[in-house]
Amino acid sequence: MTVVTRFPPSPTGSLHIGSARTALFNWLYARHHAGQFILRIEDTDRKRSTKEAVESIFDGLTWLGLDWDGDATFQSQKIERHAAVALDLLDRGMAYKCYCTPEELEAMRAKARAEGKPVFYDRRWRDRNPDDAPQDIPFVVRIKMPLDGETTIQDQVQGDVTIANEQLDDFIILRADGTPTYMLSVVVDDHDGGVNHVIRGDDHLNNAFRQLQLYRAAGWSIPEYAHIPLIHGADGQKLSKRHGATSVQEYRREGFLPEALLNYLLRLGWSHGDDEVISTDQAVSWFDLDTVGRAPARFDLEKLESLNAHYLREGGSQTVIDGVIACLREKHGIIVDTTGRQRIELALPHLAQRAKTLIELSATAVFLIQAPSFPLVERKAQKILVNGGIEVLRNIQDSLVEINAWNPDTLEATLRARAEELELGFGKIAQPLRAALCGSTASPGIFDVLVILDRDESLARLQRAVEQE
RNA sequence: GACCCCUUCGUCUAGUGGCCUAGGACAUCGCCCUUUCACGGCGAAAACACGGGUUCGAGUCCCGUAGGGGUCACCA
Repeated sequence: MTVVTRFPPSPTGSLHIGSARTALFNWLYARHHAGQFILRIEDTDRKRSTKEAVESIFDGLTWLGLDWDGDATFQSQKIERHAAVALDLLDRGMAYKCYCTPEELEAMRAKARAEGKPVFYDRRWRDRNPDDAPQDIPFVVRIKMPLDGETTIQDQVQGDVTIANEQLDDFIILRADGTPTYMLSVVVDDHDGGVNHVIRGDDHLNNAFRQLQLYRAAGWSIPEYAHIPLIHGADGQKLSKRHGATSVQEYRREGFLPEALLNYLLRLGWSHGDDEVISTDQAVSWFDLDTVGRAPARFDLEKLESLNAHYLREGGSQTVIDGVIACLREKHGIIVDTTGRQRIELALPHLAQRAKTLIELSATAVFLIQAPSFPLVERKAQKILVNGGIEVLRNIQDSLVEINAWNPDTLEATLRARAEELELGFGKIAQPLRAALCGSTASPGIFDVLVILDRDESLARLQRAVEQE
């Protein structure tokens, strides 16, 4: 049997980080078993669904590299099929018409709540004679749930979970306006789509019992279930806006790499021994449901950052360079030319050790493109120059100008020799030089900077630093 | 409130009855490296929620308590 998993987001906002993890687990499971991963947009809530949200979901998944098989489907296009299933259930006596008004239902719920009983519909129309039915009043269709006994779900993550059937109410499958409800639509779509593994957040665990009965009523085979724990914010509460970024796009904008986000999300609730850095390929071959934990995990930005820093260092690819260039343009208004790009390529291995995100990385790359202007804006750096730094620079300028073999070794030999002649600690030379070339007190190693900037640019910057009053 | 789920360092986790004096990672602290900031290396501090069982032996199994979470729509 081919494994078929699905990711069914409702397009009411941009791709949520928690949804992304659900998508990842489904994707991984399908890929691991050489199965299919399908994407279904659950847009039956017309009022809240937007086109932008659909785009955001496609965009987010694509960015993460979570590719789906076939075209995405839209639930709203299947409502006739869903309604037909409901009517069929009605014909076969598995469901019935209910004429209660919303007000009646609310009163019912209030009463149940007050009595400490399960809050639900009291089935008053379940066995009522159809002849009693009021004419010309809209009805909803409710499914008949078993009245006694119990139902157990064999969940791949949660284990066997059993519930008393009296906890299950005759929920609505077809609204008064003839449209299907979510509970019906998912089941029909999953069945029609051949979905045989349902991996989703454990906020759906309770729904599984209801859906299971629907499968039975329809006479369809029941999928394997795996309810994975939710991600919580740092305070242990459900992850929401007030915890900062919640959409994958926001993480992208803040300079995170997709592989870092994927790796982080994967480790939230899933483990493979002591492994921490796991590539997507490894994840595909290792992933399985039995190593998914059952406790909710808190989102820890610092760990994500550390993973991101790792991928920034290891990656060193063209994508990272493109990312830096894009950041430079967006955040600093800097357009990078060919020379600039070359410098960034040369500097990347050095810069990457000093950044946790693309944003930070690009901030440290600014000096490569934009020469510092004097006096320096960074106060500490300017202080170094003013407090004797310029004198030191004047003293080493000639030695630098004389160097033709502009490479790290020669540069180092020359500058260290000069430091000794001047009886200065090497830092006394390096820091003013750094301030002059980078406009900052922190940068890659000074010889690397000299080489990356190249001879002409380095000497020009040095000259300008020396000339200032 | 009812029902369901969960509980190992601050956080993510390893652990499937003896290999646990409880391991790793992030964060924290210290030392080393050093031209700055980093990276890196070494080291430290830091956890089995509590109470009962079962067992020769429990972080691992069972029960209870406490705490946390989720669900209770003509939303998905």
